[in-house]
Amino acid sequence: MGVKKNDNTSSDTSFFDRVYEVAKLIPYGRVTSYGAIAKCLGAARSARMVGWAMNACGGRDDVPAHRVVNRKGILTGKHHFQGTNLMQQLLENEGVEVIDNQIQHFDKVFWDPMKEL
DNA sequence: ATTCTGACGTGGG
DNA sequence: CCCCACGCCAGAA
Repeated sequence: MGVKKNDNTSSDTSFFDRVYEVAKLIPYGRVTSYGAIAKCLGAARSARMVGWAMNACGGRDDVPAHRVVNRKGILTGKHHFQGTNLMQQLLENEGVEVIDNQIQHFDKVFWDPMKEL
């Protein structure tokens, strides 16, 4: 008995994987903020880690990181994408207006993972 | 073990 | 809205 197969730091999945799960739930044409995801995970104070998790997602097509912005609705992470304006292009492609890295009608396209779930 | 960083958030002025 | 400063936590060297 007491056979520990894994140490499981805190949960089955790592913090990163959890962020990906929520990010994948973001509907088309919607955006959310890092803090919103962090809160949904129960780590409201780890909003930064959410962004970091996205950084590790480099290469994962399942994680629409382009739909995640900061609380101001600014594409803070666009610099981490390939092109210079790839993130903006992706958002506009979904019907989200983006001007100068700032999402227009941010309150309308905002999607709260906690509220919707 | 320590140190630094980082795609954030919040509060005060 | 802007600017400044602090907190926050997980991962990499």
